[in-house]
Amino acid sequence: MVSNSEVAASLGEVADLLDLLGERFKPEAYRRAGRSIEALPESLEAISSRGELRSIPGVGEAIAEKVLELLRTGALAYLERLRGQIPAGVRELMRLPGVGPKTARRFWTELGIEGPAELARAIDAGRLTGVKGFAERKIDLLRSAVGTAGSAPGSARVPIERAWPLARSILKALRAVPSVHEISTAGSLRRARETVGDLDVLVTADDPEAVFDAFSRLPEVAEVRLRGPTKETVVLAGGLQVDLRVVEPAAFGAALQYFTGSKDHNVRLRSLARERGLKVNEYGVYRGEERLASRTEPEVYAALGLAWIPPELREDRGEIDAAATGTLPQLVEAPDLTFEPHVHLSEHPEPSEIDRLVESARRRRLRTVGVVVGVLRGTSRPWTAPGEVVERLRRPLPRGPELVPVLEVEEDGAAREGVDLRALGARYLVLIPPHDGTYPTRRRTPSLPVRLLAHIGGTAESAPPVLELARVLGAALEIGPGTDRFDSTAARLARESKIPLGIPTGVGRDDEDPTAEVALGFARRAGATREDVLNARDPVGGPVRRSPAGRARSRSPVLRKR
DNA sequence: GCCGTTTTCGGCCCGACTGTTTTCAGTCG
Repeated sequence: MVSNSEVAASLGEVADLLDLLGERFKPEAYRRAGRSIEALPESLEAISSRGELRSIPGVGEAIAEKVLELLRTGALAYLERLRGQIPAGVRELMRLPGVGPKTARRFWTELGIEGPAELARAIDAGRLTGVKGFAERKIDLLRSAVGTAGSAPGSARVPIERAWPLARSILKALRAVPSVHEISTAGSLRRARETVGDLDVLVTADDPEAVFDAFSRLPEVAEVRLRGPTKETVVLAGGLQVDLRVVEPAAFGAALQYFTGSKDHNVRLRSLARERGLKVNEYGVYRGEERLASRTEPEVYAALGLAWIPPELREDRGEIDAAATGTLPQLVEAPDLTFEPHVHLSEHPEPSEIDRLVESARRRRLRTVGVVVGVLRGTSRPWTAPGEVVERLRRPLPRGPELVPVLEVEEDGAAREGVDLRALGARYLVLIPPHDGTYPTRRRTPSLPVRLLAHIGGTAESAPPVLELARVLGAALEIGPGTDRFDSTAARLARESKIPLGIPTGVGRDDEDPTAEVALGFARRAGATREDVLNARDPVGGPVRRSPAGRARSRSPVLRKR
């Protein structure tokens, strides 16, 4: 089976090769189709089997045929033909910073250079000296670009949960610069994409030079790439690129809109503007010379006749039409999350740990917290909270939150002997399902409702069976940063199947931990409203929905022991 | 190659920055 990513990669390669051949608009068309396919919430196979490939934005007749060919045969004759015309190394030349299709093509056709290694040799041999367009400075830049090829900074995207703490630390440091007024991240981090290619930071400031100086001196900064009057680009020690822009206060909203993207969203927005005789750029919305809006993002969208669009939805997936017709979803927000379904204690908790948890929950204005009092895993020894901790949990608190004992069960852990589950007083289960979703048919479950599936390390392939399991059990699906972009994709699939989402609230976690923000971002990216979220519901007080499977197995021998 | 409230042709975002240039091309985001 050919994955969406593989198809997207093939289309991207076609785009690069067409670029090298000097094609004008085709490369962008292939790239756009590739980006759309990369962002799809379901497999191309499924879409193709319904005959709906053409419904994917940027996929027309020609590309649909090529996608079909890739799905059927795993190969693409058109791509093979292009590969035959252009040596593979020439495409690698294009990857070097400062080298685009034009320069790569010149190396190849004028100098016979067919790859980065050959370019390095050509530079050493002085073959570039005297060639038009290559002065000493440019040759120096190429030399260092070739030297770092393969580990080129900014080339690999990093998971958002790794980028978050870096962004937070940079924002904190820049806020401390006296001349800085407003500050925000932009780009894919603000859109809560699963991975980010670089960090974008926007500030308004009286003294841009002072901001750039402070930025350059941050301990995380390994290298200053470029610095102009309004923009500085650095590379962090880990290789992540950060762009800092200083904008005038009057244009902060326009700049924030512009640099948040996505590219496809902005392109769509600008063509809409043109239809209305307007122009949009990072300085504002214009009619002729007159600036109509620029101060805030809502003003910018309003000037185009649109409701403000949450950043997480800005991917050109229909959000602009929805904003025009007032049908954007009211996305779930942090204050909606009043129920934490699933928080762990340390391995040997003292009763005082409960006090800290309560304090943390109060700060977050949580009404209910599910506290794990027992962990039953198939592979390791069961863990249960000490009796005094369980006692402490049961003591009602004068002013919230309500603490609810919860059992976490992994795979066949529920069948383990020797644990007095009744003594723990758990009210519901958090289930860590096997990736094939076979749990309810093969395993026995205690007579407790499963409220949450905490899916760990899942993949796109494991999403459908786990979602089906959630549906059968009437459970919510926990989302958050994870491997293989499963969680953001699964969030969208879950929402489409009316399966509620469980969002970690961050209670009991380190303040630096990005899990809560990332998970909320994923849920919003999936278009989730508060109705779609377990955390915003009446948690356990009301009647708990019980699945047919759960009822059938309610008389579990595990619970009847003792 | 895609797309459509200028729809089957003729457009295709737009500005900053850099290097190599006397006015612009290429790259980047």
